[in-house]
Amino acid sequence: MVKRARGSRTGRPIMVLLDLLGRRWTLRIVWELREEPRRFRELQEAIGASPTIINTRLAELRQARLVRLDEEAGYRLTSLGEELLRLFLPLHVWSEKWAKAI
Amino acid sequence: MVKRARGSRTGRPIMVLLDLLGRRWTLRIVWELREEPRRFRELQEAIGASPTIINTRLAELRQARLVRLDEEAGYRLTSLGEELLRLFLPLHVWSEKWAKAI
DNA sequence: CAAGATCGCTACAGAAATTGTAGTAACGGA
DNA sequence: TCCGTTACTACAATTTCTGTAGCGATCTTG
Repeated sequence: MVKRARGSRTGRPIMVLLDLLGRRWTLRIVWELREEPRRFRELQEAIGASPTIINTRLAELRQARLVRLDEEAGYRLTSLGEELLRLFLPLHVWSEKWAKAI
Repeated sequence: MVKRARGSRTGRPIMVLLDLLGRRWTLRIVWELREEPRRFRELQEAIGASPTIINTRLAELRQARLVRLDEEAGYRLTSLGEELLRLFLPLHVWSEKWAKAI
């Protein structure tokens, strides 16, 4: 079982998930892994956050079984992670529409 | 146009959106507004965060035209906000599956 | 009219999270 | 041996968030 998330007092899965995804850089990391595996330093450079926090978030994502480290290729989404990503992919198209509206 | 988001250096809509949604409590606030409008203090109590940060996030969400204040009823999603929420609703079901897997 | 309740919201000090920079240990190849 | 690459850690400075208290406006109740 995953560690009780910091903002989630109920333990209900949706709350745990929203808490995990609502931490800074978490969504962004998942997004960066959408197409191909990335090395730690590639992620760091692409995202522009400190290695400390990248590593912390990767650890959380690994514990949540959404990301794993493939020593050959780098960090990559697990099958669970890919399922989650598929739910998020429509955001890409929608964000364009949203950007025009604001 | 929305203020350049803190973690988004590119300005690409998807990055701006991911940055906005990736701030602590933002996703959770949208989630709490999924069914009906909520008063400021209702939100605060339901979420369990400080009024300072609730207010900051609400201001960001209002600026992004995802949330608005209806003086009669409280904070509610705009039509854009409802579109965004519809993209997120499958998370609820998926989170149950995910919780079983970890 | 006065007192109380409720509304959104702000002030502020202490605590926690994040940054930015530097560096470590392990491994592989020249 | 030396160099490059890997993931990752240490740590002080900075930024963000919390927890509590309270403000000013508005509405209701006595």
